[in-house]
Amino acid sequence: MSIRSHVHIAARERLLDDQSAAALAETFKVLGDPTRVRILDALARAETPVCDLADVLGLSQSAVSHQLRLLRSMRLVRSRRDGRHIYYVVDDDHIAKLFKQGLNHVQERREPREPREPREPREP
Amino acid sequence: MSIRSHVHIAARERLLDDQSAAALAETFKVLGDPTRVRILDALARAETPVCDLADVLGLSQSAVSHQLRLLRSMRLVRSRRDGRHIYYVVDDDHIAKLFKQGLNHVQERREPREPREPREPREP
DNA sequence: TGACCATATGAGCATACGCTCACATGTTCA
DNA sequence: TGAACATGTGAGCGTATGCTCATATGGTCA
Repeated sequence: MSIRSHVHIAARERLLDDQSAAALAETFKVLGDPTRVRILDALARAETPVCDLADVLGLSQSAVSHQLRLLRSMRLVRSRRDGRHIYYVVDDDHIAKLFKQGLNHVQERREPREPREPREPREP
Repeated sequence: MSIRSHVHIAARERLLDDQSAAALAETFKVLGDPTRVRILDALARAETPVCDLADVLGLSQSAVSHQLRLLRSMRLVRSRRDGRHIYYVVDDDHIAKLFKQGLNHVQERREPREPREPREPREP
């Protein structure tokens, strides 16, 4: 077997397999919605019942509940019943780290490294 | 001003503001698609022209180009022309970190901490 | 210049998604 | 037990999204 000096080829052989790419995308997708971001942020700070969550975030109870179901199915939050309330809390420290890393990214984004073109306005 | 011992209230006052939540979600949203994950993965390993990218990933040139436009507008990749080819490469080390952190998460996911219920099958 | 290659882009379509509405389920307490 | 509160859930709607197709743009080379 001869030595191959084609770095590009060697690098490409280690490309992410489809399954990993899908899993990774799925994980990020859950975090890719403002409502879920806010819910997770709140639940990372304090265990909170659904009604309070809806109240604090200014969302309908139904909307919150639907999102919590998603987050629960992904094992990102966990719930506990106390009387008629059900308390939710973040159940994944990796997510917290991703959160912080993401915030880091967003904040450093404010000061672009090289001034190329002004920020694009909201509506295209 | 009296000292307030309500930890929950104190914590809630530091909730993510809407703008930060939106920016954070937007960042994660870009990573929340298998095609973009694969593109970014490839471009994190080697500078690659569009045609090769499409070839390696088994995607149409158009699909790749559309996604690259998105990634470019978010400043996640940068391009450089060489002859008739345009080479793309990842232009954000934060993204690379998020990627690794995310992969970490996905991989540790394989072995659940507490056996609660078996993995849900793909189709519901 | 003109054929050809590489990339960008707009239109259109099928699907995914997040919300609301209406209602079901579950718990407390008089 | 029944009223009231707290949460879960299915249906449906409007919008966002990712792809394809057709075509425009830009570069190379004979």
